[in-house]
Amino acid sequence: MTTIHEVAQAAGVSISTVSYALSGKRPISEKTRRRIEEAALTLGYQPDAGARMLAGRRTHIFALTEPLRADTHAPTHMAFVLATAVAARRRGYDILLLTDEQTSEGMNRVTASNLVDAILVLDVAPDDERAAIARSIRTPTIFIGIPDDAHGLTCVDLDFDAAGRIAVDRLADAGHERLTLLGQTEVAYRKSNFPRRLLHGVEDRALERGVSIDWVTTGASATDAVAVREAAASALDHGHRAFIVHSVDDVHEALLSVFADRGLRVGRDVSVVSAAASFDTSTLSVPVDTIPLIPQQSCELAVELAVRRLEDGESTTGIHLLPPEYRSAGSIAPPG
Amino acid sequence: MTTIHEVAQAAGVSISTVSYALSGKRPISEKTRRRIEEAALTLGYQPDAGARMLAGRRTHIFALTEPLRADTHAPTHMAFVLATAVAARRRGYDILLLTDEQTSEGMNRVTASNLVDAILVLDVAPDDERAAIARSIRTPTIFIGIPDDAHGLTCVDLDFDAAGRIAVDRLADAGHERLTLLGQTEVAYRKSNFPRRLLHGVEDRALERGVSIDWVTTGASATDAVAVREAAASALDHGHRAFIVHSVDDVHEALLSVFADRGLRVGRDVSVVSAAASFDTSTLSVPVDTIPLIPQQSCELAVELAVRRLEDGESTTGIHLLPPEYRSAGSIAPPG
DNA sequence: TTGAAAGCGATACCAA
DNA sequence: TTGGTATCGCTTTCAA
Repeated sequence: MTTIHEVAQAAGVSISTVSYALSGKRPISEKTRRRIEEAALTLGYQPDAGARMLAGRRTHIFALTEPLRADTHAPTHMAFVLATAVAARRRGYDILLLTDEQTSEGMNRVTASNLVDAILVLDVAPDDERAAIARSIRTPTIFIGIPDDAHGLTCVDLDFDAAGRIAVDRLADAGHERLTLLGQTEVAYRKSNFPRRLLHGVEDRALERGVSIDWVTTGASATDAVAVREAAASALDHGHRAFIVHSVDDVHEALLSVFADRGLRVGRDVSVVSAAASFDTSTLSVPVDTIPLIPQQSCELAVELAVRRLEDGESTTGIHLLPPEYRSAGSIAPPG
Repeated sequence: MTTIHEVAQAAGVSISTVSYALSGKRPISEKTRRRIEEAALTLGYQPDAGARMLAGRRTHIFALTEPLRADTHAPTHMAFVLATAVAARRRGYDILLLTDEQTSEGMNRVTASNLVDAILVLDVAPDDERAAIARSIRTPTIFIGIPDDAHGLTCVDLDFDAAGRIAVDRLADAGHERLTLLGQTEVAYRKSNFPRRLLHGVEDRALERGVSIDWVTTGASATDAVAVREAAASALDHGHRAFIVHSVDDVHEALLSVFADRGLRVGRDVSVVSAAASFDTSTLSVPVDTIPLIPQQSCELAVELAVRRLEDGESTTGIHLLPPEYRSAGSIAPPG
């Protein structure tokens, strides 16, 4: 185990010079810095994590709390975890997992023991109990998602409201007056925050534009594809030709299969926009206009905020919304 | 931030007595111990993580490496991560995530910086590069899964070989002489280790019992359900009435739907065994005999081994196979 | 059964 | 531009 002393000795300097050279926290002459870096490299020096935490009161670890509920969409969730880990690592931070019951107990524990520099909160519920904890602890906490009461918190998320409005705008611009929103599962509208924000944006703008909205909740499992098909069929029978989909890939495919069955061509006979899909929509069997939910963006911003707060002392309190982006794929047509 | 000094003062003892009382590493009189525990509790004392790492040489953190490939089945993967985190936490350890490129770089880094006490390896590939790294570092490493060359490693896994043999036995016992194995995706047989072990067990025992095996690989996505249906239909047309399924829930349902379409009753007209399913098979539309793959079991054993190695100095090298368990649900019938 | 004190290996302050 | 060193909070040996 290489220590800072060995590096100092190899480079012929003091340990404080090594520390400063490696952290860049004070100017070091170019040639001694190079000697030190070389010594550190050849010796495979990595500062001892414990010593660094103790002396520097910085752990270079972020906690990630994720309450893995049964209805959590695993692929989406994994994408967020992965994106967070990658973003954190790029800034020199590791991710410590806090699951389930640990959420509240764990947040307090890692704070009390100075195990982490900041806490990132995933899968935020409207009445999330972690909001209160975040306010009560000194550890900087960043929410990826927005609870109903975000007072005093730092939150990051896609602007689902705006995404909903944009989707309506595009379809209304094309001349559609009756839209169908294939939404998430019913439970998602209670336990999650973003579905209702998208719904709100959709309803809001629909009212402004004078178009009607049919809101249909969907199932998440493959067996529910039947229900989606029925809902779509019914909408078509009622003359609806414009669809906003805010759901998992299976629901998209179920909808597209109904079109195919009826010989309806997307972008010609029917119009579809996929809003805030977290999966790769380019793998859909038919190209569909998309307002993508990019986990990387939210997670990177969250990490960025945590780092700014820690390293620059900047206050980050407030809600940070990422503007949605519209990706056209030719799936919108006039009502015909 | 409560320190050990404050606890010592509150309890009227020295800090070393507090340390020993809380760690239990040396006998403390009942009454002083109680005083100390009470003081620690009321003060909300949690030992400083950094100081503990530095002074002891134990971090109480496990690293978890997971190379999240594109073909990873997210729900299964999440179950393993969750099970590991829960098992670790129960023993007083936290989980640090090591993803992707970090796998090799990360394993070396956490070892060099003494960030973790042990490393748990998930999603093991046949030619896993982490095997070589595990051999080269001093940090105890436990594989959940078995690479082709497991020499010198500690591995934990379900005995897929035995699971395959049991499945064949049950069906052969019922009198079936022609079996169809609906397996995993093709890529899984190359990139993963366990599918081929199950296949091996099935083929092996089939040979011994003198029954024939048809091995069919499946897709994982919903769109591949069609292929599964065709394979099943073809098998039925050839007079096969016995199926072993080693795949995700969608494939199970696709198979069951073919039976339903033909009016074939599971456990009467056709026989089905689900082998090493990682999802909850009780949610299937029809009860099916199961040889479950229980992530909790593997993960708990892995954590248990790591702890034994760390705390008792016990050597754990070798392959630790969990015996499969057969759960009957009446889905096997004679060939009729 | 308990206490005193020597580290553990960094960081960062105070000097030079 | 660099060096010496107090310090972080705990674990553990050595004494009592």
